Amino acid sequence: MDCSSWINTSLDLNINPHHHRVHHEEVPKKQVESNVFSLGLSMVPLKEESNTDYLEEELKRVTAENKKLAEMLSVVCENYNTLRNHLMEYMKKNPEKELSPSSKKRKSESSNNNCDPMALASNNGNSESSSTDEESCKKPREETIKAKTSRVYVRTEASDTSLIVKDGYQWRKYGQKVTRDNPSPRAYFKCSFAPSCPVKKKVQRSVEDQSVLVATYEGEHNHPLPSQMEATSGPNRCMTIGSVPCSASISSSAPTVTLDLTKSKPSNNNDSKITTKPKVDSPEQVPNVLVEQMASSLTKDPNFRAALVAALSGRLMHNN
DNA sequence: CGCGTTTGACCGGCGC
DNA sequence: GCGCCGGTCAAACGCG
Repeated sequence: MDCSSWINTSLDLNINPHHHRVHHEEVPKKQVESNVFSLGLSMVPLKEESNTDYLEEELKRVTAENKKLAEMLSVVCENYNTLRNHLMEYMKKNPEKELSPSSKKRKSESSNNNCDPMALASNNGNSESSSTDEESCKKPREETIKAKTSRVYVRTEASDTSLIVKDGYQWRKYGQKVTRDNPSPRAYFKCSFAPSCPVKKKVQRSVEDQSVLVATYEGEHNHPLPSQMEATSGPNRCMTIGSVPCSASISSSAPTVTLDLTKSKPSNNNDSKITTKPKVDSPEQVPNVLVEQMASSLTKDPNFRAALVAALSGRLMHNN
């Protein structure tokens, strides 16, 4: 009946994030069902004369729904981390890949390059390489991590030959090398605020996917993002978008971030051809950051809004 | 002319 | 100790 239609709508709103369901079939269904059930109950129309009262009630309900969504996202993230840890344990027990390099002469660069594209490929462009990836790859150098490093994957047009990763900071190129294990040249950058800011980054195309730039950041910026200081006026697509993952990534120990600069999400609000999908992957940060990002993306998503409006209007109509 | 990039030379670490 | 290799330096160059 009509009630079921509300419930269905609400259910879609709650558990419809397809991407996550694909990867997380272990999302606690009991919790979902209980949420749906409670939401369904809470949506029983009240007999009220004032629309404002009703809207307030509705607002409360939506707020509660958002809260539940956030909680569910946290659960999803926890499940994801658990799965990832299992995967890493499995890979440690079956280190086939690590034997593949012909000679392990050089320290860690080649092994890093082996690990990262794998993470890329297995996740279809989304960042999934984790701090544990980093740790396991850098295991040979068991020295304490000298500078905080992070890695950012940037998907660009394959025809784009420039090794430029727009992350909001200003960089000065000081060198370029062709490394042994990758025919693509590696570019070396220093923060333009050097020497006061010691941050460096290396940018090189992925061996396996030439359309992916791998930017390795070393150190922490000790100054605010330049784009935040000066670019508040113009909607600079690269700067404002790129600033998020960069600042988030460098502040953590060894996370990985992927920026997809080729796909433009149709539901996005601008016609920019550059769309970033930052995913910071640090065990400590994942829940908060991801939840925030997903929540914000949900609230910005026209589809989400449309579904919400449909649900609300439908309820209003049934109410009257 | 100043600033940033390019590029060959140089340095130091690591493996043999 | 030697050679390989990644990382850095600095002079040359180009551009606005």
